[in-house]
Amino acid sequence: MFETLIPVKKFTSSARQTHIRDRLSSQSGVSIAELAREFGVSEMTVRRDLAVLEEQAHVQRTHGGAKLTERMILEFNYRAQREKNRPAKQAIAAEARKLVKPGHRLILDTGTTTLELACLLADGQDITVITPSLAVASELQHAAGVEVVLLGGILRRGSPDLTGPVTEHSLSLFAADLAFQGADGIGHDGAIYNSDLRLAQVDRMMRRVARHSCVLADHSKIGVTALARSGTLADVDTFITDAGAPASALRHFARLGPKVITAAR
Amino acid sequence: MFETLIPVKKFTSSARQTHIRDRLSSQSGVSIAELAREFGVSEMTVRRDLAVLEEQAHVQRTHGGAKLTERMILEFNYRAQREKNRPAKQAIAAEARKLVKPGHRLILDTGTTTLELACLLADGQDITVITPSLAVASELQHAAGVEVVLLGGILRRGSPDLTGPVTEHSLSLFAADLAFQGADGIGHDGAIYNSDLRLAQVDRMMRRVARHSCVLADHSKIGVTALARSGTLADVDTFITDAGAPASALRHFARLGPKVITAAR
DNA sequence: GTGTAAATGTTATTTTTTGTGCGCTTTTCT
DNA sequence: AGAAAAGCGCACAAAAAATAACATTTACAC
Repeated sequence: MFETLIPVKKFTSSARQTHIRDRLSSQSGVSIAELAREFGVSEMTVRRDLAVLEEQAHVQRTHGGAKLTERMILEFNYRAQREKNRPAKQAIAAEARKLVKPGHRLILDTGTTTLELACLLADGQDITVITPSLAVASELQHAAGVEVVLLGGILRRGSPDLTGPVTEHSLSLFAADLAFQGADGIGHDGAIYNSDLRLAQVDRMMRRVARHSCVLADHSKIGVTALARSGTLADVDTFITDAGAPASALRHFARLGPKVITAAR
Repeated sequence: MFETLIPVKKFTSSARQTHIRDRLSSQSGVSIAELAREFGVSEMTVRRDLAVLEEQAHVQRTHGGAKLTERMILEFNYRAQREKNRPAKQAIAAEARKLVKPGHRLILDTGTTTLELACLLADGQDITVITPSLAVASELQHAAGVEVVLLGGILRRGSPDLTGPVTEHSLSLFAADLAFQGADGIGHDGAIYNSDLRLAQVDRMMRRVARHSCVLADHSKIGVTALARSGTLADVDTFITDAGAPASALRHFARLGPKVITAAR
């Protein structure tokens, strides 16, 4: 009660940090000015403390204070990845959206580009989305016109998606109109790369059960290789990328077979 | 009560935003004028706050105010549900935790009591958890010693869990040591009730594939019936409830076959 | 003590937030 | 339907806070 009046007590930085956490467990938010007064230190010091706590994901900083990191009941997010090249991904997703008609059964792969597509599908009519991605599922769980079928499987630690034999087996129970896949890299030769072997396996299966398959990849993925090759662009029907992709590569890809769509910036 | 007269307290923008949401969880709508007065800020500022909350899909703006989105209503309901009788549920979960040994393969049903158990399993060693619940999966997705297998299936709108033929089919691929189930009601005759038919069906399958089955239900569920009967306590091996349960009912349940455990308060 | 490194404070600069005026749209009242 | 009122949101200026760079103090080993 009187800390603000008698700031004699000396706190080490870690003592302050634990105190801030205690404070937040009983209070919904704290202000920097308040904490600085209470500890008898400068606001800069409090900011540094909060930066440490934020680093440890204990608190979330706000302007002028901090609050506990709020955990939603269902949180499967990738924040950092999702921001990278986001406008390009959104443009690609918008092109992909045009391919979807009411009544379609879709397969949506894991990935940030397909997640953008999921957002655009939220207002869809009578669409069924089959996916191994928990992020896609949670994005669409409240969409009125979309039925979400989640494939079973092993949850990869830290990645909100399912892989493994169960996923492949579940997938084999379905037949879809259209499969949308992301990729971690597209080789100059048109090879489709994935950074996870099990994901590559699931991707191959997706193309098998879908009548029409579509790969989405922004230009930064072109010329990049990764661990596992799930196939080549010759195996897919449509390839969508953004305006940053080199024209020569696109001409080459088109010769392999797929229809190549370039999303306007 | 006197916030409008003495707006001394300073709110950071995010504190205002959380406050607005909390307000909306108990009230169906708020007006901008009201909020501006309460916080001692201009209406423009409140509008900006609402714009942020709308961006996050937390509220839906109306003329002169805002209301919660359906999504957030569900989120708050879920939280409220989880808080109900929480100490009892945690005590029950703690008893259930004792049955789990390293190396076990578990099935965890949907429900708030089993969700509490999931929290306690986070520090487990070499445990496999098979579940149709996205909440359980979300809770355990970063647990180092736990492998999470999510069953496939149809995502029920508004409920973070999977049901349907695919779920049952996926389940049939497994064999588990121990299944933990919740219940929406336990009849005086020992019948196990569920409020959803498809869930009841999944529950029956769970008992079939697990060597040992365990039902968790706090005392408020005893004597309650619901839509679908998934079986009776005679079909399960262990029943765990809390100290609030009437001794006479427990004696009766024990006669049906299961080992009855009462968690200390 | 002295030297060194870590922690804290200070200041200038940049970024974010907030309030106000004003034209425009939506709602409400008659 | 038409007019008045209420609400909306843009643009700009002012205020508050965050950040980065630098100065100072403190802690601690030797």
